Amino acid sequence: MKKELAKTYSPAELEDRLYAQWQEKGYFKPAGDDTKPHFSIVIPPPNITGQLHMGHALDNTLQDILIRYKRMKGFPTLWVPGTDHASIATEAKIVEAMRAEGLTKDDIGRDGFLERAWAWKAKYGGRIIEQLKKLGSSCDWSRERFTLDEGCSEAVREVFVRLYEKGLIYRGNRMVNWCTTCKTSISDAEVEYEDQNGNFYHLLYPVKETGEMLELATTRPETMLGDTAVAINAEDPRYAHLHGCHVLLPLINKEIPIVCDEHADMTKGTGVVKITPAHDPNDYEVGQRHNLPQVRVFTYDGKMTGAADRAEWEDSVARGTAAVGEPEVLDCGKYAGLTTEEARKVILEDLKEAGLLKSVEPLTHNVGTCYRCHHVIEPMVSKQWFVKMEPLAKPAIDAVRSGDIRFVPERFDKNYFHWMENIRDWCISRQLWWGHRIPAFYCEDCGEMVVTKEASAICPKCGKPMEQDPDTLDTWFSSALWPFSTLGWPEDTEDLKKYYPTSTLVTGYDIITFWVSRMIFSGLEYTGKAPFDTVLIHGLVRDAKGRKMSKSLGNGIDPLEIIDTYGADALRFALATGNSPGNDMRFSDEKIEAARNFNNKVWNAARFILMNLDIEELSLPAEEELALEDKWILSLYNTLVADVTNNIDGYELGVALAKLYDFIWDIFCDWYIELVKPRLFDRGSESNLTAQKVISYVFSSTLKLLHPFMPFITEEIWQSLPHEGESIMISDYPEYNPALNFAADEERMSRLITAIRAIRNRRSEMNVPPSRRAALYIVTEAKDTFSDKTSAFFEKMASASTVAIVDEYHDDSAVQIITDSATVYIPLADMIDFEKELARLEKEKANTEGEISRLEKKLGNEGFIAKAPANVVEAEREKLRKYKDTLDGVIKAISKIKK
RNA sequence: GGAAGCAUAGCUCAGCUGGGAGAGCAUCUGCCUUACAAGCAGAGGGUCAUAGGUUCGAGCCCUAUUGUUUCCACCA
Repeated sequence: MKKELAKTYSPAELEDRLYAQWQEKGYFKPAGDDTKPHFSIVIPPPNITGQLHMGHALDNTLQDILIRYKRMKGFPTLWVPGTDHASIATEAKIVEAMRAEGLTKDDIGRDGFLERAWAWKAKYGGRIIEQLKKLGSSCDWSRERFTLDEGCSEAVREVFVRLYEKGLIYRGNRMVNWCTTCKTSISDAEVEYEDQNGNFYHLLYPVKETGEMLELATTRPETMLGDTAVAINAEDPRYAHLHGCHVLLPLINKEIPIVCDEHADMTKGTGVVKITPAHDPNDYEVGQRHNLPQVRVFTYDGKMTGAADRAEWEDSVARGTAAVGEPEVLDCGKYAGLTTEEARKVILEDLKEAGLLKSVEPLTHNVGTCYRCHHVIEPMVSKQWFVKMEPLAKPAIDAVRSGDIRFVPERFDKNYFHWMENIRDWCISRQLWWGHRIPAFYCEDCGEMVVTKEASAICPKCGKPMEQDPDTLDTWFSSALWPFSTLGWPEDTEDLKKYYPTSTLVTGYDIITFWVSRMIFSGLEYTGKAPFDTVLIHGLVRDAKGRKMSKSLGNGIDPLEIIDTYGADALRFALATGNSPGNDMRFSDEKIEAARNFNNKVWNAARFILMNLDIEELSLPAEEELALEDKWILSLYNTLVADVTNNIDGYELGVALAKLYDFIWDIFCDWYIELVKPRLFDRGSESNLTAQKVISYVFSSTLKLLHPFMPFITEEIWQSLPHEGESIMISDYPEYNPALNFAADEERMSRLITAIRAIRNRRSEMNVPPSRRAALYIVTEAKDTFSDKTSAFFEKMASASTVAIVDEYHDDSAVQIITDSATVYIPLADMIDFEKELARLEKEKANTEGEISRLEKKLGNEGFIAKAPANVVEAEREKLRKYKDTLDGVIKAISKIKK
């Protein structure tokens, strides 16, 4: 069992070995007491195209901490892993790869394309899973899922059909966000706005009835051919005479009406707005209000429409297959086939020539861009599928408001409410091939539509085979079902019964709207239950300068490189320590080095203990055998158990880890190990045995507390130490134990530590090297603290040659060190500068008097005595007592020197 | 335009429901003390953004201001 550990910690060798062991033993599968409530988490599924980045590393570290903690606590614990097909992102990558071969989607067709996509998934889908394993993630890999696997697809079809039958999914021509690069519609949530430089073009439209020129401004002159009205405000006195008049649309000389609409803002520009219902969301609304025709002038790949587009439209009108709300298509004539950008230039030239371009004014404005490709979004009227959101949003809002679901930190519920309360219908159809195909079928002959879970359909009217809708669903439509589709829904599986609803969802604030909110309303609608009770939100991992990590900046830090160099535990430590919910964090070399150093510290503590250990079993000595320092460390350890547990339960993982760090480094290593060294070196004695028992108990138990944060190093060490059971990860998590609470001994020990620190401090000030040992004379009333038993501490920790506890000490040339419980004399006459010594003592006296007067004032305040809690008042009194004791000592010291 | 976060040591950040500010790194001093120099011991360094208010008492609660970041909406 016992073995030599290397001098420095080298993670590379052991991490893969331990992970393989854990997996082989099946520790990642749920186990534990079935009568206890389960704890389950579904992973935010990473994209199959993705590589592990710092965001994943943070997200999964936090999840693994919670999972490992709960598992050790004995709850049946399940972490469901999986990946997301990420339709638009993956499809874009495949198209990109095909371009290198000179191929387009149309060249290889739908089936050929999907074949490639699945091959892509097979090649890259496993990569990120392997990377998650490197991090130490204790997911149950036997339950790994994929959003496009058969079960998840079944769930998608089930949901679609149910919602359709309930009237919550509909198909129609609506204004949508169209990405001309990805050639698909996207949802409102997928549009990102960014500032761009542009121009404000002031155009002149002649009024037919009066012949005057109506000035209006637009940022997008190329849409003008699709204008079907000009709007003014009914209240606007400047244009009162134009009510009911018309303008002649320049360049094509088409007559369009002047309408009165609230959308025209009198205070902005000239108060006149051109209305293009087919290409602007606001104009679309105006068009609906005034029953204006819609005229489409752009193709879906971002060009001006031409004769062929027009003919296609006319044909569909003639055949009667044009759906309600389908816009007319204009033949743009000389502009046809130009990109919208090119068309803008030409149209502006033509307007200028006609004297209808009054002025151009530069401005910056917010432009919607595609969140995937970052190209400008074109608002288009298009036939799409939508989810009616209002009825779904209501229960989702209630679930958070009532506390069934809690955001950590709470402030994110404001974002959530705002989004949910102002929600618009969700455009769910995408003109992509990689994804869940919409389960709707159309009859070519009669236009009949059937929505069914079946793979094919026969027209109920004419009995002919129907064509399935070519479009697929928004990726987030399947992600929304993730917490229950992964557990087997719509089947009523054992897993679903046991582990749904899940417990905590861990994710970044950047996808609350995309994902969290949609899981909430989906869970409520289809399972009748909130999909999780807590949403732990974390921030972004930024670079050392606080910038977002991005490919374009090239400032990304690769977590896998960090793992290779420093180990997964160091990475996890760096990410978890000091991290508080909802806040961004910076990642820097300093942080990872500090983490590495801590790993090494833990490692070396283990080495030391192992070198001095004979016992092979863990046990705790009886209380009467325990030395003062044993009781002290046990008591502090016990407090640590409570602190760490409480902080993890409160999702303050960063605080929990900081407490562990402080305890291990500053208390256990710097004090306890040093204090017990003499006993540990004294092999064979009773006291040695007790020390061995205590140090191994405390260390081994502390490793358990640390294990969720740093799984590898803790496992490796724990197995080298005396232990019960085969793995720390399935060992029992420590519990607070009232029997280990030794308050009085804690107090005694802290008095000794105060004295030792004071001595070190003085010696250091006087530049006395540690090699120069000196006799110590201690005058104290605390004889239960300063005694022959504790004298060794001063020899070991304070460079004492001999230690004597005396009633009085009269060598006036000794250094005096005064604490609230003792005065220590060190005869170091040759080292003392009495002038300096006196000055120092006077300063200390002044400081102490200052504190005393502050406390006396406070305690003399009737309001304080009357209103402050009793324990606070008592603590202040105790402080005052200590300062008074110190002051006595200082005054005596001064008078001695002055004598 | 609406909302939220942040502002604490030179840097990066903790500071839980109000009871006289902490850590890591950096700096300075001294140590090869046989677990660890990736270490040990010690030190310096803060009007807790500004101005008010509540309270016996404010880094923490309230109001306003400034700076900064983010989210949402809109800009014809």
